[in-house]
Amino acid sequence: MRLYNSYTGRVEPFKSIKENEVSMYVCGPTVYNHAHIGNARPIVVFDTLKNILEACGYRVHFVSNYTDVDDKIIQRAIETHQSEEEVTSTYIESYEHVREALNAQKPYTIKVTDTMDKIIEYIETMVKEDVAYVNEQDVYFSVSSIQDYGQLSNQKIEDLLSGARIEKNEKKQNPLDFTLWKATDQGIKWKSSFGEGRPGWHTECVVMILDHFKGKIDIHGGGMDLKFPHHENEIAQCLGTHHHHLANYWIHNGMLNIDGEKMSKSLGNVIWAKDYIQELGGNVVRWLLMLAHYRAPLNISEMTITQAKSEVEKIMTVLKQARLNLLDLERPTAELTPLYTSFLEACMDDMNINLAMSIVLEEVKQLNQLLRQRDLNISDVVNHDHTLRTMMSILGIACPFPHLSTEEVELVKAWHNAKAHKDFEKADGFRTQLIERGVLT
RNA sequence: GGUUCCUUAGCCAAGUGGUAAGGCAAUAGACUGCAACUCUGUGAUCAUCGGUUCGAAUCCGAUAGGAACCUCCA
Repeated sequence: MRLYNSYTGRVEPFKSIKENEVSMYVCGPTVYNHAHIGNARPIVVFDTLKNILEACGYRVHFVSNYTDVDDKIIQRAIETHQSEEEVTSTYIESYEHVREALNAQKPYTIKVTDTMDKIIEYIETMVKEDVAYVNEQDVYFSVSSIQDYGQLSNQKIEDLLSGARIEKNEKKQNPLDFTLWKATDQGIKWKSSFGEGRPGWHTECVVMILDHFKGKIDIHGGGMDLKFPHHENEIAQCLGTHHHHLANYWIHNGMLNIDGEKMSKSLGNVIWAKDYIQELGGNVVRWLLMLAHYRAPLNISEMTITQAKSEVEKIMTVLKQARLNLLDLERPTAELTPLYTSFLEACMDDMNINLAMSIVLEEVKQLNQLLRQRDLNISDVVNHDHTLRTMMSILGIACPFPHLSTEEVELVKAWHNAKAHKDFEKADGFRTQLIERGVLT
């Protein structure tokens, strides 16, 4: 497996800390609203990465979080006259519906509210270690206390300082210092030795990772926009307390555009993931999200939606056709075809999913050609069918081997039979029934 | 202003020094009782200019255009 590491800026061979095991953490959503289609991209990217690693024989420990403490959540709670907990539970549920619809396996998830004791404890440790300081009731991380702040985003401290838009905050010793704890008078708050307040959002991920994995992890993922400052600050905190970079591989997915434009409320082009899923189905949405390399920007347009629909439909069709030829085999044993090797190699090359998809389509073509032959080689069909299904399971496209009832099997046979005897009226009747049952398209 | 990245046919894209995969859309055929499905054929010299090289989409430089981050954001 080779992966692009944002930290070094290079594609590197992947080597896990523990043999045959991978620890992976991905920054989860701030649950103040439904997931938009852009939020769905990391779900797909990192679920696919997990599938690929598993196909390579690794056991993957995948952890993610819900940020359920945030100003936007408090804002939302006030606006809708709900408690913060009511707001977050609604959107956590909504997010999980999206994840499920996209055929992504749920990672082990952690909520900030359930980790508060450890977060407070960790902030106290940072103060003790002198990498953070208290000013009145707020706590800040001191960027100058560690060496080489800005390594991940490759920013020099001077350049960051000269950036025009750094806001002035009198309480900070250095404008780049970031908030670890802030006293609040509004919304949900917790007690700590610094006073009542709530944590800044850069600390939670570090605490969850160190607490769950007890040390450095293999892969830390998230959106490109989290690279700075969020991930940079995670690294800074971990350097300050544990003297390592928290993760060996930093993986970032690219952003998403709609018709060439960035999604934003002001442009009015925000698309909720759930709406796309309802309209197109989870499989098509997932395929659509894989149409561009995970690090590249992905543009969604009418054309790309059409492409995704056509390709997914083509795959589903051939699998149904194959199924009709495997009537008497409920659970056929099968071997993978040589294309599988190419497929997996593409996946392992920094997730070259687009190349992998083209191999899928080649497999589809081969299976189609096979199915058109007069003398069907059943074991070939079984093997190609199995290979295609295996590829799809790695890509996270759901296509279960459909179970046909005895009745349905008889119907198919009757349909074939009627056609063979050129009794087309009867055959059409059977066909209609089979279409109604979803056996045929 | 700083950092990073991108530019391959109408669209999505593979390709990392040896004369451009695949798919979508379009179009022409074949198959078929009909329909659907499927299969086959048809298109680009790789933003522009210059350099390195026997040879470049692939390396270097410049130009043009575009994007992301530096601020909450996947």
